[in-house]
Amino acid sequence: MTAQNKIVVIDDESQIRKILSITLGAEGFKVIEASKGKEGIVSVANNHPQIVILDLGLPDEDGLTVLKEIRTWSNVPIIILSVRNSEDDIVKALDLGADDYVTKPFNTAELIARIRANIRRTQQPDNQSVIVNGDLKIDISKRLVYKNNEELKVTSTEYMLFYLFFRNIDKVLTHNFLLKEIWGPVHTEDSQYLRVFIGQIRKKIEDDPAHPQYIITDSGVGYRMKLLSN
Amino acid sequence: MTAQNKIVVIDDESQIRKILSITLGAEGFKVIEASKGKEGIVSVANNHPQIVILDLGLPDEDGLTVLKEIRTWSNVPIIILSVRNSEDDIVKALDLGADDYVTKPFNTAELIARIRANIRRTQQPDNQSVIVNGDLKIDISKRLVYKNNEELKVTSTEYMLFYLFFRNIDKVLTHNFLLKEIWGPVHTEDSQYLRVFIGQIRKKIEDDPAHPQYIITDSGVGYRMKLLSN
DNA sequence: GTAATTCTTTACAAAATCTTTATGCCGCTA
DNA sequence: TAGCGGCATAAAGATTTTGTAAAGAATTAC
Repeated sequence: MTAQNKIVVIDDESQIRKILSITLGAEGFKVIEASKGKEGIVSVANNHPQIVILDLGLPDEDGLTVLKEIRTWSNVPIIILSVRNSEDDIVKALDLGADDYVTKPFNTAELIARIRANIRRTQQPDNQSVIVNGDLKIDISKRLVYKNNEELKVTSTEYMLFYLFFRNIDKVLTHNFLLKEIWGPVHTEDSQYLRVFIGQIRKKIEDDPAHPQYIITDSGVGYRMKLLSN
Repeated sequence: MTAQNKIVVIDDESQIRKILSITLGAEGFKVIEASKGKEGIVSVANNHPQIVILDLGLPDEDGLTVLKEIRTWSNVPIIILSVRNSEDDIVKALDLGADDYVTKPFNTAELIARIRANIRRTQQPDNQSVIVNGDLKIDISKRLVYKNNEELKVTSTEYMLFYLFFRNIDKVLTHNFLLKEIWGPVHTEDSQYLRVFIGQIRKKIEDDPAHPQYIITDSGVGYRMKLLSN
């Protein structure tokens, strides 16, 4: 029997665990609850869930520590729960390998959407050379980006950005991550370049660059490419 | 009914046949097993598989003999399975017409990747000797390039460039790749030659060399030949 | 051996790309 | 509502990359 639709929820607030159990249960997931960090780690190891929901504000142990430990032996998608105005912790968690985050108080529908998006993303083979998203397409073997099947003229920096976004659809990429990937480990202070280049690629792919559909800003955190149905 | 996604596996070890059956089966292939060389040959003849996986260490018959016999009447892609440290056999097999090889113990993911790569490769007609693109045409067997059906006078270096571009239409060829292909693995620092020769061939094929339609520059990356409708 | 062809190298101009600066916007908070 | 921080965008300046002509070197053909 395979581990199907299991979700491990690590949160000290029984209120939240209860809500998640009910809501996600109704969506067909089997929710396994853990109230403490250690307990959660063991549960993830034993149950091999499809996804983990981890509250950063655990009492007995820092949520980041839990995250780090799980990441030493598992690539299971992890969604962070965090209070608003703690962008710092969110960024740290994402840089440590968390896949996504939701701020409390959270909207249930959005959490479910995020869960599904992350399951979808991790189930996709990461070696395909053509990736389609809405009007957009990247052909990695040809190093070309298309909108409406028309080739876009992209510089190498812009291409690098597209590449990272297409390979991580629906995932937040932090400023740090993007800066490091593109400009190397040095330029990590200022994200000025990044803004300019994000503007640049939006101009090329968005119908209305001021209200982007593809490249979404997560203020204080980073950017993400949204999956649009084709 | 067409022979779709069929793979013939010729291997005396039932263990390996089993693993391949399960793994490749999960990837959507229909695996036909053969434990002996003769049996395998017959099976390839009867089933017209998309690809053959052949163990070189067969008991009743030398794997190389099986390979040779299949090659007398079929061009089906053949991937060799071979124990490590038998480079001699691998080279012989490749010279006899094998398409690729994987050493035992093998990584399943890699084998699958090789299978796909070989199927992809053989499905595209890359062996055609005449390739047309817009006003241009190359005849590889005659080593000639035409524009508007008129022969162009091309030097051997220029021809090499044309050859690479025609064989990779719409694909960006990096400076490095082109330099290595044409000048060997040594000259990798400077791409000065390349620029001169690109200018050279543009002068011969472009109506307006300053605004090229065929050979496009990807600044910082390389050049590519664009596909133009004929 | 000489001429013609092709390849390599140099030098400079032109174009493309990247970086920086400046300015304005938006949402939030005091 | 004024001020602040993070973000978007245009545009100027700096830098890198590319295009092209032309001269010298090497190779090939006769």
